[in-house]
Amino acid sequence: MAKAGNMEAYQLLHKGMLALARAERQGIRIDMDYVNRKKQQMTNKIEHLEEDFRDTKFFKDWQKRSKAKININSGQQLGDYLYKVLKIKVGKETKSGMGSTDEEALKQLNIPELDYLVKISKLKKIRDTYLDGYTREQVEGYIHPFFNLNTVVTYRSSSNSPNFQNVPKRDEFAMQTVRSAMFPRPGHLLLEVDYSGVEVRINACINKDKNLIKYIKDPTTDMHRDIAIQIFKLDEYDEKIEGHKTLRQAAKNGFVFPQFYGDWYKSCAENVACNWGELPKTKWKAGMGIAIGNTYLSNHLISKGILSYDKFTEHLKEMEADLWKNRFPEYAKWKDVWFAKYQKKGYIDLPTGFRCQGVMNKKQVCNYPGQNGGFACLLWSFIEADRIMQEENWDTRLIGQIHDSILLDVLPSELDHVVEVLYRITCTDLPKAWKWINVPLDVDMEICKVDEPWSKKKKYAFR
DNA sequence: GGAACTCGCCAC
DNA sequence: AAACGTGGCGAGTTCC
Repeated sequence: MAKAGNMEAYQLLHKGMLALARAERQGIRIDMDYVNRKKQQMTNKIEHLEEDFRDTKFFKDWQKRSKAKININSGQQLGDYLYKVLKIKVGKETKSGMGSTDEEALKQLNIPELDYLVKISKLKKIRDTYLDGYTREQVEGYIHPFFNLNTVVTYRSSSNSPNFQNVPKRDEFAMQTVRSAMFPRPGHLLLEVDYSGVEVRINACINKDKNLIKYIKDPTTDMHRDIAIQIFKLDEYDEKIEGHKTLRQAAKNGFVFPQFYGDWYKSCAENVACNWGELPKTKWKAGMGIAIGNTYLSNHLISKGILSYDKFTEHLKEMEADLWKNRFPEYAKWKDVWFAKYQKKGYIDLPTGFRCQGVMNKKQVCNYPGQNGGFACLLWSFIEADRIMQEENWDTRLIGQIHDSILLDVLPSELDHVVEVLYRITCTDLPKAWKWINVPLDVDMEICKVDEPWSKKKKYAFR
C-alpha cells in the first residue's frame, strides 16, 4: 500500500499502468513458422531420447520393480525409485525434506542413464514453457505479455501470459532457441536499454556507504574485479588473461550479489568454486578447474595455500567478515539501524514514496528498498519514453520491460534520436527529478540489425 | 473435474 | 539460529 496521501507514488503506478498497457497492446512479433518447425524438431529429439532411455537397464529395472506404469517426467516416481527402492543415500534434499531429483542432485549420483532425463527435461522446458506458450498466446503472430504492477510486495512488476521477464539468456542453446522466435515488426530493429547495476546504485543512495559510493562514482575502480582478486588471490587482474573475466563474473554473481541479498559464505563457496570454477568439493590436485592463463585454477589456488574446497570455504568465511566489517561497514551498519526502525514501526517507508508493511524478516526489510527503487527508476523512465513517443509521433514503439531494462521496436531512421532520448531520460532527467538519487546512473544498450531476431543482439556503442 | 499443493527452473 | 531477495509457470500429485 502506498503511503497515505503520497501522490507521487500513486502517480507512478497510475501512469506506469497506462504506459505498460500501450506496450501490451503493441506486442512482440513472433515467427510462428519458426516456432512450429522448432517445436516439431524438439519433439522428434525428445522422442529419440525417450526411446534410448527406455532401452537402458536402469529404466527396465525401474519399470520391473514398479507396480504402475512409469511416467519418466515424474520427479516423485524417480525419487521413490532412487531413494526408497534402490535405497541410495539422499544427498540434496528439497525444502520439505524429500530426496531431491533436480539436475544437481542427479549429477551427484553418478548414474549415466540419468543424463537422458536431464536432457529431456531441458528440452521440454524450452518447448512447453516458451515456444508452446507463444503458440497459445499469440494473436496474428504477435504475443501481448501482461505487465502487472499489483502483484509484487516491493512494487516491482511481474509479467504473465506469456511471462516476458524470464526468457532464457544464460544457457546458450535455450537462449538461441527461444529468442530466435522474437522479431521486430518488418523493416524494424530491436533495441534494449539496460540500467547497469541500478539496484546497487539505489542501495548506495539509501545506505550512503562511502566505499560503495566511491566504486560507483570512480570509473577507474571496479568492485567485482577487486573482490575477484581477493577471492582468488590473484597477483594481477588482466581481462586479456584467459579465465580472468570468468573469475570476475564468479565473484560478481557467486559472491557479491548473493552477499548483498543476505546469503552466507558456505553457499557462496559452492557458487564460486563448483559453478564457476568447476572445482570439486575435495582436496584439489593439479590440473583441476577452469584454465587460468597457462595453468589451472586448482594449481593457482594450491600455490596460494588453498589446497582444498574446505580451505576455500574457510577463506570465503574470512572474506564475508571482511566484506561487512572493512569493505562496506556503513552498509552493514545501515542494515542494523534500518531493521531496528522497522521493528519499532512495523513498516518501512522508501524514498520513492512507497510503504511496505507486514511481517518481514531482516533480509526482506533490507532488500526491499533496492528492489523497489531500481524498478521505480525503470518505470519512471518507461513512462517518460512513452510520453515522448506519443508527443513526437514516433513510429518506434516500447514493447516490453524486464525490471531494469526496456525493449523497443525501432524504425531504423529514428534510431539515433530514440537512443539520444532514452539516454537523456534514464541518466539525466531521472536524477534531476528525484533528488534522493545522489550517485550517477548509467545504461548499456544492445541492438539487433533490421529484421533480425532477439537472439542476435549485440552490444551497441552509442556513446 | 478443478483447486491447491510441491518441485524444478527460467529471469532480474 | 539459520543460512538468497522478487516473480511465473509446467508437470505431477492430492484432495474435495
